[in-house]
Amino acid sequence: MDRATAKASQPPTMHDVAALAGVALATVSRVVNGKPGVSPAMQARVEAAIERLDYRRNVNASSLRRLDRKTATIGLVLEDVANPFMSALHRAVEDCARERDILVFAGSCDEDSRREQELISALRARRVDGIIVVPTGTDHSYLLPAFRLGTKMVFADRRPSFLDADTVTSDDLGGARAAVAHLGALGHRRIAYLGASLTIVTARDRLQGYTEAMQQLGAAPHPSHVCTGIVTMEEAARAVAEMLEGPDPPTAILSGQNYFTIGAIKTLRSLGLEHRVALVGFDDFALAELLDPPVTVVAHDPAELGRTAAELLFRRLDGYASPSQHIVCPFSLILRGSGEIRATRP
Amino acid sequence: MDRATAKASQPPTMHDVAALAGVALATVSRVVNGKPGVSPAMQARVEAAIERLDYRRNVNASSLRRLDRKTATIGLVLEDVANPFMSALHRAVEDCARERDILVFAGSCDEDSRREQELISALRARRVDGIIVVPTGTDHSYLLPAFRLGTKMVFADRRPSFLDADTVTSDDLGGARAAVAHLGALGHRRIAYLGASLTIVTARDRLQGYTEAMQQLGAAPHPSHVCTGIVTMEEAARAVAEMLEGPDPPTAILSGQNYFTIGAIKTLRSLGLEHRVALVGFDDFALAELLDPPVTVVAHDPAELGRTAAELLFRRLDGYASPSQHIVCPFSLILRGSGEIRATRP
DNA sequence: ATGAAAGCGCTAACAT
DNA sequence: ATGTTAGCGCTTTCAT
Repeated sequence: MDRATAKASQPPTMHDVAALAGVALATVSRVVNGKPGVSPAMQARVEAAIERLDYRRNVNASSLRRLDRKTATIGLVLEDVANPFMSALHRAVEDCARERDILVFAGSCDEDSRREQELISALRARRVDGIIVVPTGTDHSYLLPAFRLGTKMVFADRRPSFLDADTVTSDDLGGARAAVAHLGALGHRRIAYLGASLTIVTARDRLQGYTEAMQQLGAAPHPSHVCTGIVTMEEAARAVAEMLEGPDPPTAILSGQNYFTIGAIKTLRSLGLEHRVALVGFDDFALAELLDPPVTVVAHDPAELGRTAAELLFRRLDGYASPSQHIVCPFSLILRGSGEIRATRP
Repeated sequence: MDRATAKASQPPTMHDVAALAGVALATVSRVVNGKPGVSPAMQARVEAAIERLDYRRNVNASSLRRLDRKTATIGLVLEDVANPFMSALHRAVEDCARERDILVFAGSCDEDSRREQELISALRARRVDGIIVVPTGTDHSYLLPAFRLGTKMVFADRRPSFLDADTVTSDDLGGARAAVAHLGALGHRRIAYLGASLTIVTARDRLQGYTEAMQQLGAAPHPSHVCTGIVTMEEAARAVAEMLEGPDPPTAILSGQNYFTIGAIKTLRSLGLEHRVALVGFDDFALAELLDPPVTVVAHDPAELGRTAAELLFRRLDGYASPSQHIVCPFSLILRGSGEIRATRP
């Protein structure tokens, strides 16, 4: 009784195929890998055996022995696979990977840098060919050894800190500047900013763009109008409520993240101010154009980020060696209504 | 010059660690795997070497030799990783997997059954411990050999065809029945149904629930009110326009999928009918409560589907052997407004 | 408690 | 054109 029929709960090996076809192991390997030098008759016999056994080559064992050591596998480290922005990026990466028969490990960090380290460590242990990371935290120098040991990495959406590596990011600075300038042109000077923790580099960039553009408008931001360190939608909603019910309410709001924008909308509605206070949000979101008023946003294209990062990574895997590249994707200001509300007389 | 320093672009092996620590390979293996029978002094020496080399065990090589053959890896085959329903399911699976230090391969099929086969084949080639599948297509008997060869699979959200396997699904039949009964209680009899291709089992179930409940209402559906085979949001929007502009317009609409619901809303708005024609949608979606009118939905909890499927899969991986289980998760009808519009006099 | 050696499924180099 | 063999990084068994 041979392995193939005896242990029905173990996948067949190349050895089983060779035995069934009555050929040597190497011949099976040649057929499986499409290598030349196999007679049509042999090939047919081997293929029949493969078919009969439902044989599938063990890619892990194969990569162990192959010279290029490739596992045909990459890792994708996101903030959260269920965040629409992140999952759109994920899908773009998957589509690029599929063209090359590469499978994608995906994982979420929730802005927790320890989780990021664990995930990357687990990916390295599985010898992924490369990793695309949306980085969290304030120090990525811990990845230096990994780099030197040949792990290819590309950072997407955000730049890593204390590490020189390929990045594909959005123009956050420019986006914030453009949004503030747009509001300024409509007469707004009391413009509030809602931002995430300043440990996140995009949040810093957006705040800086906001600050610079406010200066340009000759409008020093009121201290109570700059709120950072927000994490949840609810916190954003509360922050907006405090500003609007305070002594010096803003006439416009720039929201630094899609969930914050929703929080702001909820508060504006509950105060009946959605048609009186202007709102521009960072990152586009589904149904933004179906709300009342439709929401004006600074949109970054997550699919473009993902595709560009994947292409860069694959070029690196193909041996492309050059100093780190830093690609910045453009933003677009989508005017839908909420951001075109004019300033009320103070 | 030893490997560890010579080839800076190759990850260190257990052999390198053993050499640096001056111990045998087996001792390093014992330390790495936390096996007993290693003196504290040895252990410290090995750990120091591991630290210095930034060594990470090659899980692929390890699983090759280990008796249980586990790769600590599972596959997740979705309709689309970027679909919010699917990505919520994905996240729940990831959270369960993380507790067990298992990594998740995720992939999208776009309702293409050939793509499903390719993906599952690629996952099997990487010897994943198990696969969670949101199945597509009308015949899954092709998976029988995989089953017999020991690949553990659990089907989520939909049942597979011609295959006896574990499933975790939603109560689509009951959900459709409840939605129609709800609309019927508000006086509606001319209720339209928008559904996906009947090759998708959930679409069949929903249609059947709709049909049964209509019968119960004593209201034979008008042929032009039953539209199936819809794929995109735009098609749904067009279908609704045709119904409403036709000779016998419906007074209420049951939409069989989240994107179709959005399409329906767009048409209703463009015709100014969003407060006159009732709408109930299958699957909840973000911002449904912020639209005007807020959208009533039959909600299934994707996270519950994902968690339940993952738990079932892991139990199978732990050796749990019993006939296939079929878990059905309950729905909830969330009344928000759009579904509570009363029937207009015909 | 530690080491030596066999072998997991496969590819690549070397035979024939 | 086909077969034989060594060895990828690791775990396990057996020996010490």
